[in-house]
Amino acid sequence: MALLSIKPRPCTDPNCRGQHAPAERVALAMSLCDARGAQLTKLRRKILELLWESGRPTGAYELVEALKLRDSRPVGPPTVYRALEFLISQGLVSKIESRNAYIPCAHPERRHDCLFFICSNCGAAIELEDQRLEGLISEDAALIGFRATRRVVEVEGTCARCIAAGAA
Amino acid sequence: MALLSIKPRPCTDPNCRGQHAPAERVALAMSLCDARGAQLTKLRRKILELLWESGRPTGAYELVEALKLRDSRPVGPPTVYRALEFLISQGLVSKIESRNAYIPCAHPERRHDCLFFICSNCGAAIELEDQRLEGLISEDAALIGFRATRRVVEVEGTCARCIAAGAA
DNA sequence: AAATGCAACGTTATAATGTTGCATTTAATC
DNA sequence: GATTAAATGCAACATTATAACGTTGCATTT
Repeated sequence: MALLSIKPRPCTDPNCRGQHAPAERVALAMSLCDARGAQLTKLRRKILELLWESGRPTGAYELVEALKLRDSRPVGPPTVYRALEFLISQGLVSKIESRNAYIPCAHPERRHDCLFFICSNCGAAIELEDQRLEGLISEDAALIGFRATRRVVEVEGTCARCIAAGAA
Repeated sequence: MALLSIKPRPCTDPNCRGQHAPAERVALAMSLCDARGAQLTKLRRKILELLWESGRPTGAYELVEALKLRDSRPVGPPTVYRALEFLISQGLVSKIESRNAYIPCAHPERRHDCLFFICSNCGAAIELEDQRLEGLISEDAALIGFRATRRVVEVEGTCARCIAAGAA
């Protein structure tokens, strides 16, 4: 496929802020799924592309609308939710629980739970990775004998850009 | 009021797991609101009581149902949501974002964001406080110039009791 | 090629969660 | 008691998510 001709480059920078070109990210997703024997179908890929292009956490129904505009063939909510479920299961997308919205994951090649900073002003979300945070949570879990399977860490506030632009 | 005759005792144990009697917690809530000039009305108090009695994160519509059974007068969703909004604003209740459910806060007398461990098996949530975690998040926020206003930390998994009971 | 199996996708309806706007009641203040 | 702000009641609505059932397309077997 054409998109596979773009060389996927796993990013190894733990301080990376996820500034990668959408096309590059989609290509990486394809190569990852290929390696795993998972099917990143046309629809799933399109949804992943839309998420990358959106640049902020996007609701499932926004995706339904976006697909209507983009394609002749409209899709229903269940279809979008199923695609999201797949993308999440592959670590390609995360759900922002505090917003009921979905965001592509900058580093699907690494197995990790992300830390999200979500701007109340502009709606943008910044993804970060912090091993120490995961360690601390594991420690607290151990303290109460809890076996953790998923970590949700979401911080709401104002992003640097909006602070600079004078947004309270 | 009768409930105020129960002496509220702010708990100062940072490792406390929140094992306090519901009545004691409600009494503390009343004294806190009183001191702040906030009105913990009958309805709001009843909802707080229901949350304490429930023992696990409880949905808004479950509260609507519970109030129907408990009282002659049924209340609608907006009423419950508004009461929850008040309780949250006073730090008496937290929303568990990953469940769309609400849980009373064990230590409303301290200003802090909580860390929740939610059991996928039994639905119980354990509230913890970890200053170090808040510190790390602040540090990461500073790194990207983000001004945080709210922290959501929710860990899904299996609680000690369910592990002991043989639940996978 | 016909039959079979299976994963993904489509369609309709509905459940679950949350909000708006306005009328009414309650309760704090004068 | 009159005034006024806050809280509550209520109907309709908006948003998010899933259930239930059916279809399509492709791979494998017969």
